[in-house]
Amino acid sequence: MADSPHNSLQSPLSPHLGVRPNERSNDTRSRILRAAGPVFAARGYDGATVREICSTAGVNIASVGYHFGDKLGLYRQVIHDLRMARAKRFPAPNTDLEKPEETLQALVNTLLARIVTAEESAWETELLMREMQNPTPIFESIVEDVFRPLFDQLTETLRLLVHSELPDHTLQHLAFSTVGQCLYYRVGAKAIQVLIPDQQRQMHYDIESLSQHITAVMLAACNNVSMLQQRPETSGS
Amino acid sequence: MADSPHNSLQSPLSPHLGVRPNERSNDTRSRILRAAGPVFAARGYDGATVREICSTAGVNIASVGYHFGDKLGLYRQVIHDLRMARAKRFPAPNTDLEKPEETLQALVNTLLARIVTAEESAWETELLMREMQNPTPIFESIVEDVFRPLFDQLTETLRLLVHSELPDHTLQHLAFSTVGQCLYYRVGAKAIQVLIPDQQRQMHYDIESLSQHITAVMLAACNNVSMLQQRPETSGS
DNA sequence: AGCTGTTTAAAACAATCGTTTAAATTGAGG
DNA sequence: CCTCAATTTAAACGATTGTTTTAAACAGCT
Repeated sequence: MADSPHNSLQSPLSPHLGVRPNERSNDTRSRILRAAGPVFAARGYDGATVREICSTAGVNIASVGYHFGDKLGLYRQVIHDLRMARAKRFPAPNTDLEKPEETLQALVNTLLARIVTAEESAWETELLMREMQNPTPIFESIVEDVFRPLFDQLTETLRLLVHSELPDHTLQHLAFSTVGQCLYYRVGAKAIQVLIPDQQRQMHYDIESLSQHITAVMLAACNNVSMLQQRPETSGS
Repeated sequence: MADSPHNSLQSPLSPHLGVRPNERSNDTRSRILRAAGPVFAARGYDGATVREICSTAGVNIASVGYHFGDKLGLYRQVIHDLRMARAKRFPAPNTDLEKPEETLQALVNTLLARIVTAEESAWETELLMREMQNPTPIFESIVEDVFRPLFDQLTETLRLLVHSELPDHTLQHLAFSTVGQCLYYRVGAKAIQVLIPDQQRQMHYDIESLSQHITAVMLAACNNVSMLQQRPETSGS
């Protein structure tokens, strides 16, 4: 009997083989992984079919069972590889600058670049978005590894920007305001496509313009901290 | 032969029957409609099964084919009823006030109330969110009827708030910033649940606090319009 | 070559989907 | 009671899903 080789999560970089790691390997396993990402992103985990993945990969249907155990095993590996690739492609900007304004600008830029990129790797963001709405068992670890670091960095940067002391939850609200504005250009993309005419959209909705706008909004909010303080309910008592 | 009675979209209010319209009718058609909404919201259009809908409704599987033609016909009717119900429950605040600050506050409040409500009708928002990520053929009409009016009202309110003249696209960006901040507390809700401890979340993440914060951010941005102007690229030419 | 463990191929599996069919039931009018 | 149309029922249909099975092809070794 041939044991299946799907022990655990495995890096796609075969460290000691002759083929250069950056070169796209062409064995069955790699071809499945390359095909699975976009299909999972386009159809969702449930909607994606093993048959379509294997068809676009040009391999047999039984291969996914052999290499990854089952559909969920393949999905786990796709997410695993995705996180590795993202960490290398979008390194978090360092925060040790003395100019928090520039750190904020860089963070917003990174966030938007990750989110609204129309590159070949657009399926990665689509997949993460689907995880947020339809969490699979992997969701929590994704949040801790991907979202938490950026969220913490954002909160600390904002703490430097407001010159007075603010309670933690207000800084968190500010961080969510920043993330929310960025994320909307992905979440609401299909709605924006209906609301804003094509021509206008192509002129003013590039990453550069959007990140500049969002940064300006947040800087304005930070400079007016007085408005952010909860006004105590002025009830008659 | 018994012709199927699924001519076109039909209002759930039977205008001339003895039963009071507000009273929940108990015929097969109504029971299917009441059961379908939450199921569609929880599983998505594709994920929802006619069998589960009919099972929770306590009716036969063939009933949906008889009363609505097919699954999509049922979905259309669910969306139709949803829009009617929302229009009555969340009337858009009137904008003829002379105090645009209060209009903005009211708009944000309405938006957040629609979005993060945990009421019995939470499935309605869930369904609209799913339409934004996985649009069905009905999506465009939803945007025009539901999103466009609120978006226009928001843009005009912001135009009154910035005291100088700004180009249209900047006002649109401001409107999207507002909507984006609100929407994030739904889109990112599952992520927030992981990022923020339960206790802190229950204290500072009610509709009141959030809408006050978002309104403050946007007012600060409007009062600092100078930062919103695109700084022309200071290239040498 | 010949053997052995690994990988792929094609087909079949049971389960579940949306939809359809044909008979049973209901209820009102004659 | 009979008739007839509207509605509900139970069963089945064909299609598609994830997964498994069985045999064939391949690669590495002595």
